Amino acid sequence: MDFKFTFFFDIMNLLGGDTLVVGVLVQLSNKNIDKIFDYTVRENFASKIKVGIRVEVPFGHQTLEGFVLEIKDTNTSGRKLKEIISIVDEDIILNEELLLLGKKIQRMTLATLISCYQVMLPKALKAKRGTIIHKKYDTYYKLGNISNYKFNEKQKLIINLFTNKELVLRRDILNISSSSLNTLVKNNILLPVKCERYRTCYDDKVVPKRKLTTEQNDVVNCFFQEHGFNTFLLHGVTGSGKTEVYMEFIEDALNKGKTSIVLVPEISLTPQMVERFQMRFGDKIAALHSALSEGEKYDEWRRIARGEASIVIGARSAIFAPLSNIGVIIIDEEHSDSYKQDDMNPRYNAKDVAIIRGQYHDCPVVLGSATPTLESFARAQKGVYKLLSLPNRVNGKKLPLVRIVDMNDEIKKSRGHFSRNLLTAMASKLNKGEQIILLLNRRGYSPFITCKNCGYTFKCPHCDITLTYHKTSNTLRCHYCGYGTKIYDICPSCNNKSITDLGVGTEKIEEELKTIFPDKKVLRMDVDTTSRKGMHAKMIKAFKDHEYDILLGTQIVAKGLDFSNVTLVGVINADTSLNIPDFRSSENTFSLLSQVAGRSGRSEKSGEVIIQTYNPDHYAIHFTKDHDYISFYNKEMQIRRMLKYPPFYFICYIKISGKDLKYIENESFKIKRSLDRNLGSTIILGPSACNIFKINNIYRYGIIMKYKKEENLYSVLEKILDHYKSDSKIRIDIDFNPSHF
DNA sequence: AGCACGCCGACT
DNA sequence: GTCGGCGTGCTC
Repeated sequence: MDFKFTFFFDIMNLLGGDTLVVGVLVQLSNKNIDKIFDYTVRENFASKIKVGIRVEVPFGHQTLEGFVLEIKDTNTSGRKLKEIISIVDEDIILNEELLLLGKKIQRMTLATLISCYQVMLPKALKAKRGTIIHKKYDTYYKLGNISNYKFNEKQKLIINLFTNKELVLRRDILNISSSSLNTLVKNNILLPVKCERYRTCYDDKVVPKRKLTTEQNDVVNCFFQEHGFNTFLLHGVTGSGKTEVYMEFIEDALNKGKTSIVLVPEISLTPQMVERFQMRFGDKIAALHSALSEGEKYDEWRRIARGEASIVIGARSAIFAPLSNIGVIIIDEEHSDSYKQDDMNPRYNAKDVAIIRGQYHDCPVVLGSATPTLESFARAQKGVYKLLSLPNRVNGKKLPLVRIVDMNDEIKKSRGHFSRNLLTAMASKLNKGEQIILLLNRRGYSPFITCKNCGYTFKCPHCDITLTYHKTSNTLRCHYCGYGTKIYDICPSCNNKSITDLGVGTEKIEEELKTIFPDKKVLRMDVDTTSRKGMHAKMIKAFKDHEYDILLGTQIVAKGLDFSNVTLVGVINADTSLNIPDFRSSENTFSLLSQVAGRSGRSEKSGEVIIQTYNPDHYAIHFTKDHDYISFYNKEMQIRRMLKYPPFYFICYIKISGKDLKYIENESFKIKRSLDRNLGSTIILGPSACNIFKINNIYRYGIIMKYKKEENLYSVLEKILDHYKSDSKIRIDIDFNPSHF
């Protein structure tokens, strides 16, 4: 009978009757199958079929999930089609805008189309092998009739969690056993509520908005003179009140019944900013927090899609928030390289996506920073972006006084890592009960072990990079693959017993501080101490509450934190980021120093900054002294022009990798020759072994291309990708405008 | 990504 | 004669 059944539909199919046919893109990121496959639809599904929904389809020997991208009423392919198995969820996942956006990102990045759609969605919607996620409805509980009931102690505890009558709480928050829960439910003390997510209970008190300064007002007025899509660059020094200006833009959007997106570099590092938004806009906010589980992110995503949140704040991927009717898109700290996804396909930049969405919604896009990228500032100079400036701090506060200490002289006179200047300043601030932030700049630089006699350094046998010394476990570790080894005290190269640790880690500085200021409390903050969830926020709060006197950390301390009692910022080694082999190292150094300097003197007390360096005359360090972005910009632009770097040239990086060294080497040269033949005006560098040549036994070569205008570029690169798409021995990744190599 | 098909080497 | 190695090619 089964046979009869299928036979009937085959006839229908061949007759080309009014069977519905859909084009499906399956959730499998592979260049070979990154195209639309057609399927027929059973009559009883037909009414539910919409473009953008998820369906389950037979594919080869497996069952896959995919997105409906096309609907047609006849089978024009001339081949027999398979039938859709089921409809995964009835709601549209990819709306018209997101469908269009995915295609544009595909064209920009040359990644697979399916990966472009997957990157826009919460991971919960990405099909895992063979498993299909069902929607999970949590049960929440609401307070019922509590009069005339005698509670025991445990029950009282639970009842007390319900601070108001409307509050609904999820079971895991109640933290009770199922039997005691059942008792309460049976007696109608707690009423189960089936809802997809509980609403966070914010304080009802509305925070009065701060009065804008004249400068802020000018910027706001200038912004409101323009209508429709525009890209603005808000260049505002640290402490100039950019957030307040953002909130004006958002409020205007809200008043017009429109929605907003705010992007921050890393949401867990900006709890203060999220708090301020929540206080002003309450539960209109959806914070796509990195602390949320995948399930919770999915809940928030659906809440946004249903139109229940009108302001979305989050990191890079929040740019894809399924909002409709967007009124403004804000990208805070636009210089941050976190907006570029560079570890995975599609290698997109959230700033580009913001501009595409801004055009679609005909709304403004605002890029804000104290130290804009050269690319953005150059565009503002050319008038492509509209420049808005906040050159002064709010309430007439001065930017901190910056002193630069030449460590070339100092190192002979002082022991340890602190100059006399910095030590004196620290002692004076600590005596007054003020707090200090110390930045240990160790970008691309970690504590490592070396032989004093022959200079031997320990490298990872799999990755060819210097192993990092971990004092706590007394081991050497590879930061790329995780390889670890016990520490030796005899040099394997010269057999001498002269192994020492070089390079400074926060741990070492912390020890030094303990001997210099034994009665002061030091809070160490780096990747090791903040990796545990929620640790970072706790540490910030503890420092804010003055449980510590000195905050010592890496890059992490430079991020937009606002501590009113901090009056001194010390940079222990400004140079390390200058020495990394990257054409943006000056820009990154200037930006980092400016950002961290901006942490000082943010309230009544005036601030001070001391920067220790071996290159006091380097312009990236020199210009931080007067907070002189423009001079830095002009100087750096000269260099970029000379060396043909962005913003004068675009860069495209091709990474070629594989296990067979000889093979990828040969193919790399073939690719280079093919590029040379087909691209006239492009400068092609390489192929050369990547900085980290070998990771996990996979060898990597890189080709760098610099171009101004190259019409054929995309088609030539597509041909190369196409040529190798079925070659499992080689992997080719293309990164347009890479943030680093 | 899976999985079948297919064409060559060492074994019950 | 057969089991099984993994290169190649296809999936509506």
